[in-house]
Amino acid sequence: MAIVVDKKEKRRLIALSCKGLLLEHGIKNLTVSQIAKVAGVGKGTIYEYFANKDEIVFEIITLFIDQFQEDLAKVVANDTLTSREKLEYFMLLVFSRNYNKELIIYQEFLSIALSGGSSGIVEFRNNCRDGFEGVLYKIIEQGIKNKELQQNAKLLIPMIRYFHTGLIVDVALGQAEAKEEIDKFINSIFNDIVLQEE
Amino acid sequence: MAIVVDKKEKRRLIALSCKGLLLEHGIKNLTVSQIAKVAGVGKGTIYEYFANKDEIVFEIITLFIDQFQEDLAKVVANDTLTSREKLEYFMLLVFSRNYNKELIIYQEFLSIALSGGSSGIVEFRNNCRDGFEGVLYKIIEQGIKNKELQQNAKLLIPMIRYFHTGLIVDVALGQAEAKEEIDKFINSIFNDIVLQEE
DNA sequence: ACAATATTGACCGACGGTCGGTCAAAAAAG
DNA sequence: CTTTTTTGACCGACCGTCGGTCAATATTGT
Repeated sequence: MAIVVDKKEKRRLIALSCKGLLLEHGIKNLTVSQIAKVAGVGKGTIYEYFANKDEIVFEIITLFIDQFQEDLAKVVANDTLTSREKLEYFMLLVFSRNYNKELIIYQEFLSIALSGGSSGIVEFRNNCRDGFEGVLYKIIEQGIKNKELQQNAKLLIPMIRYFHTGLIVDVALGQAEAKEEIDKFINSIFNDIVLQEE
Repeated sequence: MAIVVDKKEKRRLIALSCKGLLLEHGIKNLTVSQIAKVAGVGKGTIYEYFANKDEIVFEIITLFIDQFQEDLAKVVANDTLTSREKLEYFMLLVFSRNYNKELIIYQEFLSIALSGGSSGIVEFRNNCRDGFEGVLYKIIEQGIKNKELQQNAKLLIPMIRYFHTGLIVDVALGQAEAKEEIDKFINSIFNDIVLQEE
Protein backbone atom coordinates (compact mmCIF):
# COMPACT_ATOMS: atom_id res chain seq x y z
CA MET A 1 0.00 0.00 0.00
CA ALA A 2 1.12 3.54 -0.67
CA ILE A 3 1.28 6.48 1.68
CA VAL A 4 -1.84 7.30 3.61
CA VAL A 5 -2.04 10.86 4.87
CA ASP A 6 -4.01 12.02 7.86
CA LYS A 7 -6.85 13.71 6.03
CA LYS A 8 -8.09 15.62 9.03
CA GLU A 9 -4.67 16.98 9.80
CA LYS A 10 -4.08 17.96 6.21
CA ARG A 11 -7.37 19.81 6.17
CA ARG A 12 -6.19 21.73 9.17
CA LEU A 13 -2.86 22.50 7.55
CA ILE A 14 -4.42 23.78 4.35
CA ALA A 15 -6.84 25.88 6.37
CA LEU A 16 -4.06 27.26 8.55
CA SER A 17 -1.94 28.26 5.59
CA CYS A 18 -4.60 30.48 4.12
CA LYS A 19 -6.00 32.03 7.29
CA GLY A 20 -4.46 35.35 6.32
CA LEU A 21 -5.82 35.13 2.82
CA LEU A 22 -9.38 34.91 4.12
CA LEU A 23 -8.89 37.82 6.50
CA GLU A 24 -7.42 39.90 3.72
CA HIS A 25 -9.85 39.19 0.91
CA GLY A 26 -13.07 38.04 2.50
CA ILE A 27 -14.96 35.04 1.25
CA LYS A 28 -16.26 36.54 -1.94
CA ASN A 29 -12.84 37.48 -3.27
CA LEU A 30 -11.11 34.36 -2.08
CA THR A 31 -10.57 31.94 -4.95
CA VAL A 32 -9.80 28.26 -4.73
CA SER A 33 -6.82 28.75 -7.03
CA GLN A 34 -5.37 31.28 -4.59
CA ILE A 35 -5.89 28.91 -1.71
CA ALA A 36 -4.15 26.12 -3.60
CA LYS A 37 -1.20 28.35 -4.44
CA VAL A 38 -0.74 29.60 -0.88
CA ALA A 39 -1.18 26.10 0.54
CA GLY A 40 1.45 24.90 -1.88
CA VAL A 41 -0.70 22.23 -3.50
CA GLY A 42 -2.52 21.80 -6.77
CA LYS A 43 -6.09 22.90 -7.09
CA GLY A 44 -7.22 19.33 -7.63
CA THR A 45 -5.65 18.35 -4.33
CA ILE A 46 -7.82 20.83 -2.52
CA TYR A 47 -10.81 18.87 -3.62
CA GLU A 48 -9.33 15.69 -2.18
CA TYR A 49 -9.81 17.22 1.24
CA PHE A 50 -12.80 19.50 0.83
CA ALA A 51 -16.08 18.90 -0.94
CA ASN A 52 -16.39 22.52 -1.99
CA LYS A 53 -15.16 26.01 -1.37
CA ASP A 54 -17.51 26.65 1.53
CA GLU A 55 -16.03 23.73 3.41
CA ILE A 56 -12.59 25.27 3.17
CA VAL A 57 -13.77 28.55 4.54
CA PHE A 58 -15.64 26.71 7.23
CA GLU A 59 -12.48 24.90 8.31
CA ILE A 60 -10.61 28.19 8.61
CA ILE A 61 -13.39 29.70 10.66
CA THR A 62 -13.29 26.77 13.03
CA LEU A 63 -9.74 27.73 13.90
CA PHE A 64 -10.84 31.19 14.95
CA ILE A 65 -13.84 30.11 16.94
CA ASP A 66 -11.86 27.57 18.91
CA GLN A 67 -9.39 30.27 19.88
CA PHE A 68 -12.20 32.62 20.77
CA GLN A 69 -13.93 30.19 23.06
CA GLU A 70 -10.68 29.51 24.84
CA ASP A 71 -10.37 33.22 25.55
CA LEU A 72 -13.90 33.34 26.88
CA ALA A 73 -13.27 30.43 29.19
CA LYS A 74 -10.41 32.33 30.80
CA VAL A 75 -12.66 35.24 31.68
CA VAL A 76 -15.29 33.04 33.23
CA ALA A 77 -12.65 31.47 35.40
CA ASN A 78 -11.54 34.85 36.71
CA ASP A 79 -13.05 35.17 40.17
CA THR A 80 -12.27 38.83 40.73
CA LEU A 81 -15.02 39.92 38.36
CA THR A 82 -18.69 40.32 39.11
CA SER A 83 -21.06 38.36 36.91
CA ARG A 84 -22.24 41.61 35.44
CA GLU A 85 -18.71 42.47 34.39
CA LYS A 86 -18.28 39.00 32.98
CA LEU A 87 -21.46 39.25 31.00
CA GLU A 88 -20.41 42.56 29.58
CA TYR A 89 -17.01 41.18 28.70
CA PHE A 90 -18.59 38.12 27.16
CA MET A 91 -20.83 40.17 24.91
CA LEU A 92 -18.25 42.77 24.00
CA LEU A 93 -15.31 40.51 23.32
CA VAL A 94 -16.11 39.75 19.74
CA PHE A 95 -16.44 43.46 19.02
CA SER A 96 -13.16 44.42 20.61
CA ARG A 97 -10.25 45.77 18.59
CA ASN A 98 -8.16 42.64 18.90
CA TYR A 99 -11.02 40.56 17.61
CA ASN A 100 -11.79 42.91 14.80
CA LYS A 101 -10.77 40.46 12.11
CA GLU A 102 -12.39 37.54 13.83
CA LEU A 103 -15.65 39.43 13.92
CA ILE A 104 -15.53 39.71 10.17
CA ILE A 105 -14.80 36.02 9.95
CA TYR A 106 -17.75 35.21 12.15
CA GLN A 107 -19.99 37.37 10.04
CA GLU A 108 -18.77 35.55 6.95
CA PHE A 109 -19.53 32.29 8.69
CA LEU A 110 -23.05 33.40 9.45
CA SER A 111 -23.31 34.37 5.83
CA ILE A 112 -22.51 30.85 4.66
CA ALA A 113 -24.76 29.31 7.27
CA LEU A 114 -27.67 31.51 6.21
CA SER A 115 -27.41 30.63 2.56
CA GLY A 116 -28.41 27.03 3.09
CA GLY A 117 -25.55 25.50 4.96
CA SER A 118 -24.50 21.88 4.67
CA SER A 119 -25.15 19.47 7.50
CA GLY A 120 -21.57 19.90 8.66
CA ILE A 121 -22.12 23.59 9.17
CA VAL A 122 -25.27 23.02 11.15
CA GLU A 123 -23.50 20.56 13.40
CA PHE A 124 -20.69 22.98 13.95
CA ARG A 125 -23.06 25.78 14.79
CA ASN A 126 -24.76 23.54 17.30
CA ASN A 127 -21.45 23.10 19.05
CA CYS A 128 -20.88 26.83 18.91
CA ARG A 129 -24.23 27.50 20.48
CA ASP A 130 -23.69 24.94 23.20
CA GLY A 131 -20.27 26.41 23.90
CA PHE A 132 -21.58 29.94 24.20
CA GLU A 133 -24.58 28.94 26.24
CA GLY A 134 -22.33 26.95 28.51
CA VAL A 135 -20.24 30.01 29.22
CA LEU A 136 -23.33 32.11 29.75
CA TYR A 137 -24.73 29.52 32.09
CA LYS A 138 -21.66 29.63 34.25
CA ILE A 139 -21.67 33.40 34.37
CA ILE A 140 -25.28 33.57 35.38
CA GLU A 141 -25.04 30.73 37.85
CA GLN A 142 -22.26 32.58 39.59
CA GLY A 143 -24.38 35.71 39.62
CA ILE A 144 -27.20 33.84 41.28
CA LYS A 145 -24.87 32.39 43.87
CA ASN A 146 -23.51 35.88 44.55
CA LYS A 147 -27.05 37.22 44.88
CA GLU A 148 -26.47 39.55 41.99
CA LEU A 149 -29.19 37.82 40.04
CA GLN A 150 -32.52 36.18 40.64
CA GLN A 151 -33.08 32.49 40.02
CA ASN A 152 -35.12 33.11 36.87
CA ALA A 153 -32.15 34.78 35.21
CA LYS A 154 -31.25 31.44 33.68
CA LEU A 155 -34.31 31.66 31.48
CA LEU A 156 -32.72 34.58 29.72
CA ILE A 157 -29.81 32.64 28.31
CA PRO A 158 -31.26 31.94 24.87
CA MET A 159 -32.53 35.49 24.66
CA ILE A 160 -29.09 36.86 25.34
CA ARG A 161 -27.72 34.75 22.53
CA TYR A 162 -30.37 35.93 20.10
CA PHE A 163 -29.73 39.52 21.04
CA HIS A 164 -26.02 39.03 20.57
CA THR A 165 -26.42 37.39 17.18
CA GLY A 166 -28.76 40.11 16.01
CA LEU A 167 -26.31 42.73 17.15
CA ILE A 168 -23.51 41.08 15.21
CA VAL A 169 -25.64 41.22 12.10
CA ASP A 170 -26.49 44.89 12.54
CA VAL A 171 -22.93 45.82 13.33
CA ALA A 172 -21.90 44.14 10.09
CA LEU A 173 -24.15 46.62 8.34
CA GLY A 174 -22.76 49.56 10.25
CA GLN A 175 -26.09 50.16 11.88
CA ALA A 176 -25.23 49.62 15.49
CA GLU A 177 -22.67 50.76 18.01
CA ALA A 178 -21.93 47.55 19.83
CA LYS A 179 -20.77 48.90 23.19
CA GLU A 180 -23.65 51.28 23.53
CA GLU A 181 -26.27 48.67 22.68
CA ILE A 182 -24.72 46.09 24.95
CA ASP A 183 -24.61 48.53 27.85
CA LYS A 184 -28.25 49.38 27.38
CA PHE A 185 -29.10 45.72 27.19
CA ILE A 186 -27.20 44.76 30.31
CA ASN A 187 -28.75 47.65 32.15
CA SER A 188 -32.17 46.40 31.23
CA ILE A 189 -31.35 42.94 32.43
CA PHE A 190 -29.76 43.93 35.69
CA ASN A 191 -31.91 46.88 36.63
CA ASP A 192 -35.31 45.77 35.46
CA ILE A 193 -35.40 42.04 35.28
CA VAL A 194 -33.18 40.03 37.41
CA LEU A 195 -31.48 42.27 39.88
CA GLN A 196 -31.87 40.76 43.29
CA GLU A 197 -34.39 42.74 45.24
CA GLU A 198 -33.00 43.80 48.53
CA MET B 1 -34.61 63.54 -28.13
CA ALA B 2 -35.84 60.00 -28.07
CA ILE B 3 -38.08 58.40 -25.54
CA VAL B 4 -36.96 58.52 -21.97
CA VAL B 5 -38.31 55.68 -19.92
CA ASP B 6 -39.11 55.95 -16.27
CA LYS B 7 -36.15 54.03 -14.91
CA LYS B 8 -37.60 53.58 -11.48
CA GLU B 9 -40.82 52.17 -12.81
CA LYS B 10 -39.03 49.83 -15.19
CA ARG B 11 -36.92 48.54 -12.35
CA ARG B 12 -40.07 47.73 -10.48
CA LEU B 13 -41.58 45.99 -13.48
CA ILE B 14 -38.53 43.82 -14.06
CA ALA B 15 -38.42 42.94 -10.39
CA LEU B 16 -42.13 42.15 -10.33
CA SER B 17 -41.92 39.84 -13.30
CA CYS B 18 -39.39 37.56 -11.66
CA LYS B 19 -40.73 37.53 -8.12
CA GLY B 20 -41.79 33.93 -8.56
CA LEU B 21 -38.45 32.97 -10.00
CA LEU B 22 -36.66 34.11 -6.87
CA LEU B 23 -39.06 32.31 -4.57
CA GLU B 24 -38.67 29.14 -6.59
CA HIS B 25 -34.92 29.02 -7.03
CA GLY B 26 -33.50 31.08 -4.22
CA ILE B 27 -30.88 33.75 -4.74
CA LYS B 28 -27.94 31.47 -5.38
CA ASN B 29 -29.58 29.60 -8.24
CA LEU B 30 -31.15 32.65 -9.82
CA THR B 31 -29.27 33.73 -12.94
CA VAL B 32 -29.36 37.05 -14.72
CA SER B 33 -30.11 35.32 -18.02
CA GLN B 34 -33.18 33.73 -16.47
CA ILE B 35 -34.30 37.07 -15.13
CA ALA B 36 -33.88 38.68 -18.53
CA LYS B 37 -35.84 35.94 -20.26
CA VAL B 38 -38.72 36.05 -17.81
CA ALA B 39 -38.79 39.83 -17.86
CA GLY B 40 -38.91 39.69 -21.65
CA VAL B 41 -35.82 41.83 -22.25
CA GLY B 42 -32.24 41.25 -23.29
CA LYS B 43 -29.65 40.61 -20.67
CA GLY B 44 -27.87 43.85 -21.53
CA THR B 45 -31.06 45.77 -20.83
CA ILE B 46 -31.07 44.45 -17.30
CA TYR B 47 -27.81 46.26 -16.74
CA GLU B 48 -29.32 49.53 -17.92
CA TYR B 49 -31.51 49.44 -14.85
CA PHE B 50 -29.40 47.60 -12.31
CA ALA B 51 -25.74 47.95 -11.50
CA ASN B 52 -25.36 44.27 -10.67
CA LYS B 53 -27.24 41.12 -9.81
CA ASP B 54 -27.47 41.95 -6.14
CA GLU B 55 -29.36 45.11 -6.95
CA ILE B 56 -31.95 43.11 -8.84
CA VAL B 57 -32.39 40.80 -5.91
CA PHE B 58 -32.78 43.74 -3.53
CA GLU B 59 -35.42 45.26 -5.72
CA ILE B 60 -37.41 42.04 -5.59
CA ILE B 61 -36.91 41.73 -1.88
CA THR B 62 -38.08 45.29 -1.49
CA LEU B 63 -41.37 44.23 -3.01
CA PHE B 64 -41.71 41.53 -0.39
CA ILE B 65 -40.79 43.76 2.46
CA ASP B 66 -43.18 46.45 1.33
CA GLN B 67 -45.96 43.90 1.22
CA PHE B 68 -44.89 42.59 4.57
CA GLN B 69 -44.85 45.99 6.18
CA GLU B 70 -48.29 46.69 4.75
CA ASP B 71 -49.55 43.54 6.45
CA LEU B 72 -47.97 44.67 9.67
CA ALA B 73 -49.50 48.11 9.41
CA LYS B 74 -52.96 46.57 9.23
CA VAL B 75 -52.41 44.76 12.49
CA VAL B 76 -51.17 47.86 14.21
CA ALA B 77 -54.26 49.70 13.08
CA ASN B 78 -56.53 47.02 14.52
CA ASP B 79 -57.85 48.47 17.75
CA THR B 80 -59.37 45.28 19.08
CA LEU B 81 -55.97 43.81 19.89
CA THR B 82 -53.90 44.48 22.97
CA SER B 83 -50.39 45.74 22.38
CA ARG B 84 -49.11 42.47 23.69
CA GLU B 85 -51.04 40.59 21.04
CA LYS B 86 -49.81 43.01 18.45
CA LEU B 87 -46.23 42.53 19.49
CA GLU B 88 -46.58 38.79 19.31
CA TYR B 89 -48.15 39.01 15.90
CA PHE B 90 -45.42 41.37 14.75
CA MET B 91 -42.67 39.03 15.80
CA LEU B 92 -44.33 35.84 14.58
CA LEU B 93 -45.55 37.04 11.21
CA VAL B 94 -42.35 36.38 9.31
CA PHE B 95 -42.28 32.84 10.63
CA SER B 96 -45.85 32.06 9.67
CA ARG B 97 -46.70 29.49 7.00
CA ASN B 98 -47.76 32.03 4.42
CA TYR B 99 -44.45 33.84 4.75
CA ASN B 100 -42.42 30.67 4.61
CA LYS B 101 -40.76 31.39 1.27
CA GLU B 102 -40.25 35.03 2.08
CA LEU B 103 -38.43 34.05 5.24
CA ILE B 104 -35.97 32.00 3.24
CA ILE B 105 -35.40 34.90 0.89
CA TYR B 106 -34.84 37.25 3.79
CA GLN B 107 -32.31 34.88 5.25
CA GLU B 108 -30.51 34.78 1.92
CA PHE B 109 -30.59 38.53 1.87
CA LEU B 110 -28.96 38.66 5.27
CA SER B 111 -26.40 36.23 3.93
CA ILE B 112 -25.42 38.59 1.13
CA ALA B 113 -25.44 41.57 3.43
CA LEU B 114 -23.13 39.82 5.88
CA SER B 115 -20.55 38.94 3.29
CA GLY B 116 -19.51 42.49 2.59
CA GLY B 117 -22.52 44.36 1.37
CA SER B 118 -22.46 47.25 -1.09
CA SER B 119 -23.63 50.69 -0.08
CA GLY B 120 -26.94 49.87 -1.71
CA ILE B 121 -27.48 47.06 0.74
CA VAL B 122 -26.77 49.25 3.70
CA GLU B 123 -29.20 51.87 2.52
CA PHE B 124 -31.86 49.27 1.93
CA ARG B 125 -31.34 47.74 5.32
CA ASN B 126 -31.58 51.16 6.91
CA ASN B 127 -35.00 51.59 5.42
CA CYS B 128 -35.96 48.17 6.65
CA ARG B 129 -34.85 48.97 10.14
CA ASP B 130 -36.66 52.29 10.17
CA GLY B 131 -39.81 50.63 8.91
CA PHE B 132 -39.78 47.93 11.53
CA GLU B 133 -38.87 50.25 14.33
CA GLY B 134 -41.67 52.56 13.25
CA VAL B 135 -44.21 49.77 13.60
CA LEU B 136 -42.75 48.72 16.92
CA TYR B 137 -42.88 52.29 18.13
CA LYS B 138 -46.56 52.52 17.37
CA ILE B 139 -47.32 49.23 19.09
CA ILE B 140 -45.48 50.22 22.19
CA GLU B 141 -46.83 53.72 22.26
CA GLN B 142 -50.32 52.32 22.20
CA GLY B 143 -49.37 49.97 25.01
CA ILE B 144 -48.19 52.88 27.08
CA LYS B 145 -51.33 54.82 26.37
CA ASN B 146 -53.41 51.81 27.40
CA LYS B 147 -51.34 51.47 30.55
CA GLU B 148 -50.24 48.02 29.49
CA LEU B 149 -46.65 49.20 29.42
CA GLN B 150 -44.43 51.53 31.33
CA GLN B 151 -42.92 54.62 29.77
CA ASN B 152 -39.46 53.10 29.56
CA ALA B 153 -40.73 50.36 27.26
CA LYS B 154 -39.70 52.49 24.32
CA LEU B 155 -36.09 51.90 25.22
CA LEU B 156 -36.54 48.26 24.35
CA ILE B 157 -37.29 48.83 20.70
CA PRO B 158 -33.77 48.24 19.38
CA MET B 159 -33.38 45.25 21.66
CA ILE B 160 -36.54 43.69 20.30
CA ARG B 161 -35.18 44.09 16.79
CA TYR B 162 -31.86 42.49 17.68
CA PHE B 163 -33.61 39.61 19.31
CA HIS B 164 -35.80 39.14 16.29
CA THR B 165 -32.89 39.22 13.86
CA GLY B 166 -30.95 36.74 15.96
CA LEU B 167 -33.94 34.45 16.03
CA ILE B 168 -34.23 34.59 12.26
CA VAL B 169 -30.61 33.50 12.00
CA ASP B 170 -31.02 30.59 14.40
CA VAL B 171 -34.23 29.45 12.79
CA ALA B 172 -32.36 29.34 9.49
CA LEU B 173 -30.09 26.80 11.12
CA GLY B 174 -32.96 24.78 12.51
CA GLN B 175 -31.86 25.58 16.02
CA ALA B 176 -34.85 27.45 17.28
CA GLU B 177 -38.58 27.04 17.45
CA ALA B 178 -39.76 30.54 16.67
CA LYS B 179 -43.12 30.57 18.43
CA GLU B 180 -41.76 29.12 21.62
CA GLU B 181 -38.85 31.54 21.80
CA ILE B 182 -41.02 34.51 21.01
CA ASP B 183 -43.53 33.57 23.67
CA LYS B 184 -40.81 33.29 26.25
CA PHE B 185 -39.40 36.61 25.15
CA ILE B 186 -42.70 38.44 25.31
CA ASN B 187 -43.37 36.94 28.70
CA SER B 188 -40.10 38.31 29.94
CA ILE B 189 -40.88 41.72 28.60
CA PHE B 190 -44.40 41.94 29.88
CA ASN B 191 -44.04 40.15 33.17
CA ASP B 192 -40.64 41.29 34.29
CA ILE B 193 -39.75 44.51 32.63
CA VAL B 194 -42.37 46.82 31.47
CA LEU B 195 -45.67 45.61 32.76
CA GLN B 196 -47.45 48.48 34.38
CA GLU B 197 -47.32 48.08 38.10
CA GLU B 198 -50.74 48.27 39.57
C1' DA C 1 -33.26 62.69 -42.31
C1' DC C 2 -31.04 63.01 -38.17
C1' DA C 3 -29.70 62.73 -33.50
C1' DA C 4 -30.43 60.81 -29.20
C1' DT C 5 -31.56 57.05 -26.65
C1' DA C 6 -32.93 52.20 -25.80
C1' DT C 7 -32.18 47.43 -26.68
C1' DT C 8 -29.82 43.46 -27.68
C1' DG C 9 -27.24 39.01 -27.47
C1' DA C 10 -22.72 37.53 -28.80
C1' DC C 11 -18.82 37.71 -26.35
C1' DC C 12 -15.44 37.83 -22.44
C1' DG C 13 -12.90 36.62 -18.36
C1' DA C 14 -13.16 34.53 -13.97
C1' DC C 15 -14.57 31.12 -11.21
C1' DG C 16 -15.74 26.56 -8.98
C1' DG C 17 -15.27 22.11 -9.82
C1' DT C 18 -13.65 17.56 -12.59
C1' DC C 19 -10.83 14.04 -14.49
C1' DG C 20 -7.39 11.30 -16.72
C1' DG C 21 -2.89 10.77 -15.95
C1' DT C 22 1.69 10.88 -13.22
C1' DC C 23 4.69 9.42 -9.71
C1' DA C 24 6.87 7.94 -5.52
C1' DA C 25 6.43 4.97 -1.76
C1' DA C 26 5.15 0.63 -0.03
C1' DA C 27 4.17 -4.25 -0.57
C1' DA C 28 4.79 -8.49 -2.85
C1' DA C 29 7.31 -11.56 -5.57
C1' DG C 30 11.45 -13.53 -7.13
C1' DC D 1 18.31 -7.63 -1.92
C1' DT D 2 16.36 -6.56 -6.35
C1' DT D 3 12.45 -6.30 -9.31
C1' DT D 4 7.68 -5.84 -10.10
C1' DT D 5 3.17 -4.46 -8.86
C1' DT D 6 -0.08 -1.84 -6.48
C1' DT D 7 -1.76 2.06 -4.33
C1' DG D 8 -3.54 6.62 -3.61
C1' DA D 9 -1.79 11.37 -3.21
C1' DC D 10 -1.14 14.82 -6.34
C1' DC D 11 -1.71 17.67 -10.27
C1' DG D 12 -3.25 21.29 -13.66
C1' DA D 13 -5.46 21.46 -18.19
C1' DC D 14 -9.99 21.56 -19.10
C1' DC D 15 -15.17 22.31 -18.71
C1' DG D 16 -19.57 24.49 -17.94
C1' DT D 17 -21.63 28.43 -15.89
C1' DC D 18 -22.32 32.88 -14.78
C1' DG D 19 -22.00 37.93 -14.11
C1' DG D 20 -21.01 41.60 -16.69
C1' DT D 21 -19.60 44.40 -21.29
C1' DC D 22 -20.02 46.48 -25.68
C1' DA D 23 -20.45 47.31 -30.58
C1' DA D 24 -24.16 47.00 -33.52
C1' DT D 25 -28.96 47.74 -34.28
C1' DA D 26 -33.64 49.39 -33.49
C1' DT D 27 -36.72 52.88 -32.02
C1' DT D 28 -38.34 57.29 -31.17
C1' DG D 29 -39.00 62.51 -31.24
C1' DT D 30 -38.04 66.63 -33.84
